[in-house]
Amino acid sequence: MADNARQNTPAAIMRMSRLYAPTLKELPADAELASHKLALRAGLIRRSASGIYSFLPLGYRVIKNIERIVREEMDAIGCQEVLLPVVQPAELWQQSGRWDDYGPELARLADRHERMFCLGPTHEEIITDLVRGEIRSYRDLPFTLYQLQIKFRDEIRPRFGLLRGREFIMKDAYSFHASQESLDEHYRAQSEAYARICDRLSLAYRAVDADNGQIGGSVSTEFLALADDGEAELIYCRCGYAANTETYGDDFDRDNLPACPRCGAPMQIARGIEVSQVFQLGDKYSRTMGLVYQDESGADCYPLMGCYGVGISRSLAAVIEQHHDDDGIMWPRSIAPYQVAILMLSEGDEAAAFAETLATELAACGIEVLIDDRDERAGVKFADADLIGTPLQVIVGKRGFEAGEVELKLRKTGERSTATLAEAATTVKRTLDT
RNA sequence: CGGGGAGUAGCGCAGCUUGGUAGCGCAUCUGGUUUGGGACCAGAGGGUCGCAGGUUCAAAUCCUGUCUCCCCGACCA
Repeated sequence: MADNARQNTPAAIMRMSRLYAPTLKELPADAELASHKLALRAGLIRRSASGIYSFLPLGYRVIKNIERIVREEMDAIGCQEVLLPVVQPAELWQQSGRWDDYGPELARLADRHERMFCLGPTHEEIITDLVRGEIRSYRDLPFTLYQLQIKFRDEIRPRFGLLRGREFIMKDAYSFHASQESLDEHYRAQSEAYARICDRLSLAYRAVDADNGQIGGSVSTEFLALADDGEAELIYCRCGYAANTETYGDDFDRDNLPACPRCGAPMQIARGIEVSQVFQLGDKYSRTMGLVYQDESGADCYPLMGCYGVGISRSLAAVIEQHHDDDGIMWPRSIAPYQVAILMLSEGDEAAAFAETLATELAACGIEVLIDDRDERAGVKFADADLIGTPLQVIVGKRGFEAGEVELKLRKTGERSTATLAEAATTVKRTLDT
């Protein structure tokens, strides 16, 4: 599908000898969850303060790949990308009432003139302010704007690395409508896009009924990536019904779960990571902030709004939770930092020269190649390749070279195969396409 | 905010009870031997022991304060 677009233009080759990816042999003491440990060990991220992380080259490549998928899906349903400010004036938050409602999670600051601002935890106020200056007529509606942006929420207790940070990357989209039907239609389109995003990230997920919480509004659906260590708990049925147990409402007996409200079958419980959520906001923000348009009769009306968020950095962590083993990460090809790792097991001989040639040939086809040209023992290269988790490893050693072949290893299954030197490049390409 | 744990070399840790010249493994640097699953030998460099104050002839160690990080809880996406 669209991920093959990654192969259309020539890619640069990255050499492990020059890659800034400080891998850790020992387990970081501060980390508990697999995604946190591995993101640290594989050199994806480093902590700067509690809940605040830097992304290193490998981690940021994954982030950009997730963002690319999200952009493609947003653009495909007619959304337009913008970039809104991180630092937001207090007055807008006072207008919506959230300056007081949001509490200490809203990080506030004063500028040199002692004018108050906050670090955006979300952007309803900013977008509503932006739009109210521009739209006049029902003819201007509907439309949807989105951005990829860093959010800051001063969490009570940041934890689990990227899963609950204070600073995190999020895609947030805001839609504006003249009718409930129009909002419903776009809400559905967003939900479908979110399902496709989960699929393209190779996330096993469930869409569940959810609370609107701090954001406000009435209708909301969360997309939970299934994970035993997830913070959210869901109750679900094989018929497709699912709800966050927080919103399911009535207390229920965990040893004797209630019947599905939709089909009557027995339900089950699972845990998950909330990677994205869609909301119908109604006129909460347009009304409090005075966003109006004129309808066909010339009457002032409040647009109905929806907002739609994808936790980008959280999705990265969720993918690791679902795709790893004891040796490291097993990236799905759609977001892997590199698609192929060429393990050069010898130096300065024909085998090494062949590895270089193969890397060049693959890169020319647009395949992102990481070549391990370091002066390290084979074991170190195998271990790092497994840790970093490129989907395909090509092992080029003297042993195989003299027999006229290279070895291919799929990270996900551990499956190994060989290819002749002449067919190495085409075999790699074919393997990546399947 | 309540409860628990921890800050000693880049990373992971010991030392603290019973004060007396700062230690181990990994990593790094040099030389040599190795070379398909995190090599080996020899040598070297690297630390205001989180910070501040106190006790003492003497503090990583004892006392007080403070900052930071992690875990559990409440809360939240």
